[in-house]
Amino acid sequence: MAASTDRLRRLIADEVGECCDADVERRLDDLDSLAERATTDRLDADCRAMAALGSETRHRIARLLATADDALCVCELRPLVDVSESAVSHALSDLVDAGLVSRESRGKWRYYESTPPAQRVFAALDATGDGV
Amino acid sequence: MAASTDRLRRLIADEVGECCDADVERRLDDLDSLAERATTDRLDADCRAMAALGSETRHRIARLLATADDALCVCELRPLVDVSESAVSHALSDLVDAGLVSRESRGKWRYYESTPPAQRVFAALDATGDGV
DNA sequence: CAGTTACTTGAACGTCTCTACAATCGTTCC
DNA sequence: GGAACGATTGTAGAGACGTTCAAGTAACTG
Repeated sequence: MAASTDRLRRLIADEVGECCDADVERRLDDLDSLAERATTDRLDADCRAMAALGSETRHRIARLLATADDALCVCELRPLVDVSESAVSHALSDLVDAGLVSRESRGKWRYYESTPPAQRVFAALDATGDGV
Repeated sequence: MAASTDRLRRLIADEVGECCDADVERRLDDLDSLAERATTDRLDADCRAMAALGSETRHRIARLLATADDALCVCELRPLVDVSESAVSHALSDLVDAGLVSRESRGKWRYYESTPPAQRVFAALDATGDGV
């Protein structure tokens, strides 16, 4: 605690020119407030979603589904990504778990479709301006 | 090729009730077109950005910076995430590489700030409706 | 110029991930 | 019921990842 506030004190002194105890207190309060505002009850879920889109195979599949007008099944997806059918299935399961893709069984086939959250994320990535 | 088109043929037959060569051709064209539309020259960059937000430490830091009104330095960030200063620095470097955070040196300190792409992604995650 | 400070970088190490293979499940058709 | 079929699941091995420790760099200070 002492060490960290020392450093903060020096930082404030460097920024403002001087620093009293009240300045340190105020900054600590600011940081507390920031930490609170930045806290989400979906942190874990968001992390899993982002991690799911962090592997190229899953990312490609998720984008294919987000781009497709209708649901696709594994046998249509597999030729579009260069991995085994098993890998596609694993990837799809991960995407479903992450809430980025929904699954629907129809007879022998299982159709996969993009979810609104996934659409929003891709829209954010595609937003023009600065690129990512 | 033969095997995969066989399967596609059966899929179409199952969907439509029957299936001729032309149907298979058409579906293959559809899939080609989809693959083309889903292709982005930023796939790698997008993947790296998503992967960067897939680790809890980096995700927390990125969100803190996205939430903060102004730039923060390592010594302010470190107490807010429960890892070593070195880990914070590694995380920040990764986020900078991913284009989600920008770095600015000012004297002894280095200030980090959220970039517009990061803001957009977090906005997408926060969009009300279905959650992620 | 030596010392302090703020941060970064490299290496190491345990853990987690991604893929393919094989086995399995659930559905349909005969 | 058994065979065919589409897809999933378990597993294992190679590789990537995230953290810490230790050493290093760059900027200021006396």
